[in-house]
Amino acid sequence: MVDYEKELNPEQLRVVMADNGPILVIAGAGSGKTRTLTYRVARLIESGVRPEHILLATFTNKAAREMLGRVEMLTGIEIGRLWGGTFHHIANLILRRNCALLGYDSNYSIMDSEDSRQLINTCISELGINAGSEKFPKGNVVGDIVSLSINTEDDIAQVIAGRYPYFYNLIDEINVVASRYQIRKKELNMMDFDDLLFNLRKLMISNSPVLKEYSERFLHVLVDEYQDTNVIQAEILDLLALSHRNLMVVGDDSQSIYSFRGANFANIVRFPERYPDAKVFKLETNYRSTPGILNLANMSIINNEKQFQKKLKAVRSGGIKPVLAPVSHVIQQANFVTQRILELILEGVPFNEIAVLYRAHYHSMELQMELTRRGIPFEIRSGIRFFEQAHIKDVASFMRIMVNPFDELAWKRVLMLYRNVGKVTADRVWKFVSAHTDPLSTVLTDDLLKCASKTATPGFRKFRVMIENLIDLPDKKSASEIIEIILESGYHECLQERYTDIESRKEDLVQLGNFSEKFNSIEEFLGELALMTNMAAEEDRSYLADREENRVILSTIHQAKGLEWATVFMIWCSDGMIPLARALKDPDGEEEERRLFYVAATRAKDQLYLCYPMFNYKRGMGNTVLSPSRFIEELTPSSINDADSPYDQWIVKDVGNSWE
DNA sequence: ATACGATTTTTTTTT
DNA sequence: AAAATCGTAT
Repeated sequence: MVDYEKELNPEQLRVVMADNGPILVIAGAGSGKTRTLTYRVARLIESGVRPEHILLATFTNKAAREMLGRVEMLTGIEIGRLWGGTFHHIANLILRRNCALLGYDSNYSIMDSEDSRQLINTCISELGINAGSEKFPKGNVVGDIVSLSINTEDDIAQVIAGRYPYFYNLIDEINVVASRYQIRKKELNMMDFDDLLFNLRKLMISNSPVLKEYSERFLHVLVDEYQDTNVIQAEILDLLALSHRNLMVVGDDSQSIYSFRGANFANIVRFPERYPDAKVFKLETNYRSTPGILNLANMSIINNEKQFQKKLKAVRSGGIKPVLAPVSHVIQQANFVTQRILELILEGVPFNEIAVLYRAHYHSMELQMELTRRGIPFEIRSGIRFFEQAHIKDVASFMRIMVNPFDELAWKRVLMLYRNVGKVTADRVWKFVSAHTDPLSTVLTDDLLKCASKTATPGFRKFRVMIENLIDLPDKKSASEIIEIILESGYHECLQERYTDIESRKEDLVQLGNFSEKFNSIEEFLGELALMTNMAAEEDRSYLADREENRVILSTIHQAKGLEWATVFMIWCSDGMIPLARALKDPDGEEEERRLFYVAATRAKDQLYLCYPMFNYKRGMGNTVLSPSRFIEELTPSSINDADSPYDQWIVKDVGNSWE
């Protein structure tokens, strides 16, 4: 049995031991939020609740895995049947079984953002909108508008008025594109990320047996990162917890950083209104950071008007003040961070206790070069996601047409891999094969060659070889074996033509195969592929290689949420970078950016370095002068008394150019 | 008309 | 680094 009183503080213990009913936990950064959630699940299971009657909704798959792993360790009870994962994951599980009620086939595919961007672009060109001289937004922009409209429940005109005023005169056309996109998705039997949530809610509202089944099933619904839920997610939770009303939500309004995705921290604020009998708990004791770091974070977040009043109390004492390090330019910034990392290593700090955080992917470019040059091992938790890389999607598309021969997007993708086959030819082939009941076998007929021009014929022959090798595979073949066959049947050649780093891409494909072994079938594997993030793959990779990863972490602030390191560097702390100039266009943008700054600062346990370049070279503009972030300026005390400052300012000497 | 390839531009954050 | 654009070759 777990000794809860010994392992938890009084604040946490109250939450873990609280009776049934709706519960709101306002949990400050570093207050042991995950620990509390984990122990509550453990307590529920120990008190006899069966795991399959518990639902744990988390923000990432990784968070779910970690929490469930810890619950198993604590209780020693197998909890395989416990429902845990992201909203999209849970929606997928329920929709696979019940989507026929909404007119979908149960083998629907999930589109990732690239898929939806391409489909929207197709809709735009099909509608012949580009003919006009007006510049029309690209597929990804229309996609963002549509997505925001669905997730905030504002109509498209409202979203455009608020966030994209320069498209105001195009509202009608955008609406036409949006509705065509919805129709095309349904025709293709595909759901994008938003459909998963939207359809799950629709299913439960419109179908009482389904609602009854799931809401009666879940005796307890627990939610992490509730401040980042949107309206639809909040309603889904209400529905899932409808019968038993044991809904426990945990979050921190100061860490709400996903409004661009429709997250609305009004959910957490209004929770007591929706559940008047809700018990409210606060976790305000911070175990993570030194008082100096907490002081800086608190002084920053206090500038936000829209927030819950809460005061984080430090448990720790001592430590050094956060450091502000102005540097002359980007190269010097990379030099400084690298130099400081080397010194920390000499002091005994392990690589994986050091992180460098930034606002946007491309902010880490120079640093990556410098770290590589000095031989410091690092891991990038951002940038292109593993499952979104071209070679992964290519191979997955071959598998998709085998599983679902009517997957239009997958057909077009694989066809265009061949030489002299472009959009038009691929479309012609798709029209030809999809007119038959068995599209795959039509590839083997000579009629197919009628779709090809002279130049494209060799490519068609190669494609036919590929399909010949894939078409009669026994069902028993594993994904790894199929990937092997795809490589041997011509894809290897294709890699050679296109890329210079073939070996590492082939390695990725082997890992993709390994990863797939965790699933019961290839269908299930492909169905979840779009919901995977690179972190799932990274984790899996290290697990399979069975080696302790010990590397410096480079991450966006968003991806750093919930994590902690002994030393954190925040780079590019200049105004325009954080807050990002673009983000300020939104009326609530500045406060959200300040919350990002707060999240980044509170990741640090012992040392925090804020770094910004004073000059930046921009093409066409020469050297521009950068100011420190307004979030740093506003921390600077009016008196020149150093003791009042929440940070120490360092003067970084120029150590010369790194290429000398 | 179609596909390719050189050139230019452009990057927020994520399921 | 990747995508979009534009001009050229087939």
